[in-house]
Amino acid sequence: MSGVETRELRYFVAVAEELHFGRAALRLGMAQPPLSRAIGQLERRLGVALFERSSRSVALTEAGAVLLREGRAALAAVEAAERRTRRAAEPGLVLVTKAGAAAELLAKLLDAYAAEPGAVAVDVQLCGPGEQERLLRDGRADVGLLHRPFDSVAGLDVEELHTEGQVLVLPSGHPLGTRESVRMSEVEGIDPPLPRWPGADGGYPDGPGPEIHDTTQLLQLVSLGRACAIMPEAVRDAVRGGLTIVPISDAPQVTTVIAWPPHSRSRAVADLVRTATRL
Amino acid sequence: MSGVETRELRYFVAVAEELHFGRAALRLGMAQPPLSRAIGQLERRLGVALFERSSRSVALTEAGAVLLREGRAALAAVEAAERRTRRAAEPGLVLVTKAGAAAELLAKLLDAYAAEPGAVAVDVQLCGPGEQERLLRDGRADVGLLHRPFDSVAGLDVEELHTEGQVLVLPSGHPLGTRESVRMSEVEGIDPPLPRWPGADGGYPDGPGPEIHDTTQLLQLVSLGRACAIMPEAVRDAVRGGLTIVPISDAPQVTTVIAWPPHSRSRAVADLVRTATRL
DNA sequence: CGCAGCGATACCCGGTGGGTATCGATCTGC
DNA sequence: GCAGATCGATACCCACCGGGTATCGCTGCG
Repeated sequence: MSGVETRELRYFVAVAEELHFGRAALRLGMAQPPLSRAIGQLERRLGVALFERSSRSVALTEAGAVLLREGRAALAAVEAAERRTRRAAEPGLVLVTKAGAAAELLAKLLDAYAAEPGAVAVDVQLCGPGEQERLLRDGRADVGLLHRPFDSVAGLDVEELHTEGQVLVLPSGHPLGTRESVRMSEVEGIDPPLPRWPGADGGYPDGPGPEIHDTTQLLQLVSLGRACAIMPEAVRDAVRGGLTIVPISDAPQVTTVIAWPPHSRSRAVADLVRTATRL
Repeated sequence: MSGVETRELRYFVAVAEELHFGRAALRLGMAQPPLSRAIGQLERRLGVALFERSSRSVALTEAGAVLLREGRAALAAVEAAERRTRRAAEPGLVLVTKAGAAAELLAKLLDAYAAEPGAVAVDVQLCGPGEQERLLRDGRADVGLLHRPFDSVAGLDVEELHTEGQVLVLPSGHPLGTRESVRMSEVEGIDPPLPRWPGADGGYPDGPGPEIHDTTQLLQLVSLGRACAIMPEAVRDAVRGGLTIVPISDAPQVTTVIAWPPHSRSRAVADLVRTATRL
């Protein structure tokens, strides 16, 4: 049996990403020769060629591509283990939610949980969409409020909290603002346009509409007449002035869920989840 | 900014499982002092106490329990990466399925895939229920035929192939054998009893009924009059003599799916999956 | 109270991870 | 077409650290 070390994986990932031993070594804060040697050892140990070197260029073999994918996942798992262990030692929970979303629910939850016997401090972390899942998976957060179907909950344990319809948020004076309700087909290509949210990779899709990363920013753009928005009904509470809200009759229902990493029901997380489901 | 090594995780898991430095060292094939030191280093690096040592006994702290769970997962991920990389280099696929199940479908699939251009060798591995998922997750298999809802497909990508009802398989001459169909409520507590399948941990639940680990074994026990069985309709084809089959009107539908580790659609796996969905 | 069990400490050694110097091959520009 | 630049591999060296042995210190037990 062999036993690949995480150091080797880190080296390999660096080279595979840079496709250049010199730059990879720089990034790793080491010299190039030991890096070459380490990769060579890894290849010998696995009995597999990971790179095709032509003394002018470096390319991944098929096996190398597999190890890049799998190795990143393995490193993430190791780092998650590390972080979760560190944080298990210090009291307190980290809860993540999208900035500006579910504010009402969150406030009620925190109040109710704080009143529970044995409640610990809850550190609320706001972040952009898509980021929560990452924080939960890599051990930086213990529990999160997500919104299906926008956030993927694959690989997380969840408990449903609340389901609601969606509304169209318009600048005041917009022609659709007088309508009782609208349909999704009427919203396509609306002017001003819908915003673009960042994808899982942090990049933005192409298209019209401003690039957005949180809800308050979006509402501000709407009130400036630069965007429209499709949002859960609960935004009614967050809306100040200068905005018009119209229900969308056929938008998919959005469900707020509380999610946590699988098999990690610590006492505190379990309490918080129970509190949430009883709200 | 630290970097836990897999070696350290292996050491930690050994000690956490044995709760005894001496035995753990023995299991790891090393002496006790360097093991003690390694654990100490790990604790210092994490800044967290993992064990409560009282010079007479060793116990996990809460953080230690977290690291045991997470560390096992991380080690599994590293080993999976290793195996998948090794196997990516050699051609051929490993397909797992429950022994004795889906024989018909499997034969058709293998034939059809072999006729595809660019088909590679497929190594079929039969194993007990629950084991397939493990083989898929830890990188020993590329693709599997599973049966929902019996097999958990969490964390795997799947494509549905076939859905069917379930039937009751009885020894010939059994009183229920003359019925057109039966209901689940009639099957509870049936005599001879239903068998017990091993759980995810390899252990068997309590209760009456023989302990079983594959389908052919089960059918044999039924024909000997020692058990009854609830199985997908497709067993009709596998049945020889001495058995009676009665449809169960209200049993949950069972779906045969083809499953593979997420993000691992190599050319060969993709071809096989496509072939399967076109059957 | 003395002994046995067990983890921690002290100390030593060899392997190996990392560094520098250099080679050899290939691409580039004059 | 040759000189220089670029880049990975090789050769060699050193220091650190992972692992070993000897021993200590604590503790529960007969």
